[in-house]
Amino acid sequence: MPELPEVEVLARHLRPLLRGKVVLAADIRRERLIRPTSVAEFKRVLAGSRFIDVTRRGKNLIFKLRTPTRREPCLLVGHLGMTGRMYLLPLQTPLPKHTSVVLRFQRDQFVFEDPRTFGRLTFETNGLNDLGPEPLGQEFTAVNFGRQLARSSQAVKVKLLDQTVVAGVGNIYASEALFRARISPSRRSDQLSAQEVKRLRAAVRKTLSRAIKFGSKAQLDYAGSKNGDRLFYFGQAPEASPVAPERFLVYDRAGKPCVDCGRPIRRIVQAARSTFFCPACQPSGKSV
DNA sequence: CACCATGTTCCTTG
DNA sequence: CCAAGGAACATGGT
Repeated sequence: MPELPEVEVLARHLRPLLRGKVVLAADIRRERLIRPTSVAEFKRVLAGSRFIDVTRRGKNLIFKLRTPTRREPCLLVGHLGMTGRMYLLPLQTPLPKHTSVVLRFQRDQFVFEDPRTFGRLTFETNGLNDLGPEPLGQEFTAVNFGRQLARSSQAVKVKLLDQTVVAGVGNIYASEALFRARISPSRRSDQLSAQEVKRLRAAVRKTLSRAIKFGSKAQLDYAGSKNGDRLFYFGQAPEASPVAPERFLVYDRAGKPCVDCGRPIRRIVQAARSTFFCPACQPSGKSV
């Protein structure tokens, strides 16, 4: 479930649940996820550590820990990859098939489940330095954004996925933001006008903040056996009321009518990923 | 069986 | 060294 809004909502969910808890034991079931840290090192640092806080940077979860051996808090970085989930379960509960890591506390346990194992859990924090500005933060200015976009001739949709340009936008919200900005995903990143850059910046912020608001209000069931929508997690999806009436404006809506003009939404492939847009509302202009 | 999937990283080519 | 494109990673859903 991993773009910025989902990770943000998850961080808010986990924060009060993890704060103050002490790790009694770490069970590493799939070593791939904790690379490049070694299993021994990983367990050694975690044993006896206490969770102080849970925050987010881009699509990363940041767990702040106080370890018995060190004075300074140490950071554990989690990434959900494509299919990662994190939640707490009562002790004794049977663990799901693709459980990758379990941290046992006195009264319950933290589970990191990840079928595709594209996720990560590591003490390596250097990667965070390469991330671009937080889209909802102060550093994400139109000037800064425009400067980044001007450095590339790639399609603007592809640049939105570049985590060094802005941190946290993924494949779904990239299409959503471009539709909201009325900019074609195929436009060359370095050919956007200053006005379009401003519009796109505003659209990115609006798209992400609305998704966070949506996820905050939804009834989520992180530990549920159902996949929900595989993005946020819904306790139940009552047939009567669709899970998310206007969840996405264009994403995964190929062939369906544009919410604005009624013409069919199109799907194209850019950098081997699907992009959805309305050809009428997002005219191509000078494109890649 | 075929194709698709929310993400990143590594390899190749220019 | 950089930019860009593509495959790879491992598994499940439709």
